[in-house]
Amino acid sequence: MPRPSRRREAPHYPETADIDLLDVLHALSDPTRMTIVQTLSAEPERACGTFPVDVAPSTLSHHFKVLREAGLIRHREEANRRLTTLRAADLEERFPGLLGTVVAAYRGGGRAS
Amino acid sequence: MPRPSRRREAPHYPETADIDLLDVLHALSDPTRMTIVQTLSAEPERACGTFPVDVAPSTLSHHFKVLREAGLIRHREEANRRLTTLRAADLEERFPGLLGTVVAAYRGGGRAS
DNA sequence: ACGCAACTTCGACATCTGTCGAACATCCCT
DNA sequence: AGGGATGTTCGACAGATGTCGAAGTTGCGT
Repeated sequence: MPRPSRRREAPHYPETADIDLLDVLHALSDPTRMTIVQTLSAEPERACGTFPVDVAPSTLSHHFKVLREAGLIRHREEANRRLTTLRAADLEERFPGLLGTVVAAYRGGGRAS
Repeated sequence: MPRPSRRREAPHYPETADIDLLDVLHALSDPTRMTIVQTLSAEPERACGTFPVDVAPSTLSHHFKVLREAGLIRHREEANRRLTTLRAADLEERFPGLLGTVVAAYRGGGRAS
């Protein structure tokens, strides 16, 4: 019998206590994902399609998944779009100072000169 | 004419100003390399073969190369062994607070519970 | 109802990465 | 000189990763 199709699989997020540092560092080591996090650190919430990155929608979706599963972001449904937020408080609780330090390091010229 | 063979190719390290944040984060996102950095953060200097990791020598050598090229460590020749040191001061200059925060985060239970 | 907008899921594909064993290069010690 | 210790370099190889296009799902407007 045909199971009622859901919109999408409900994404599963790690609990704050289960956030793994190596996963976080790996998630942040990609330029596209770092840009997403940087943008989010300056703005509380943002729709998926509005980030200043230059990749195909499917690629972007993949990066969101990596960030979600690493515990860096959360998604909230609103109308027919998805709003992305940084799990800043959770990260601060789990790894005090980490996110701020990384964001500042990149903002201050993290790419090689 | 046979060029005088050197012991090894002199490894080239990035200048402090050229250290790339994404390279650093990527280098740190591997458990073996993170262990090396952790060990080094508690001890000033250490021979290559004495790190508490469980991989083949060739694999270890590969990880050292990644860490070197990311700007995280330096090697110093002594007798027939190589001493590894953390570029803590350089990193502090380039990305203030980063190394300390990451080391503390991992020490404090960075792996998922 | 129809079409459009916003994302995700699903292959496919090239590249990168971590791992190892074998072979090589140095240096010390006997 | 010979042998052992210490590391590096060189393939090889399986698995992960970033990227895309095509197709599918859901909700809003017209």
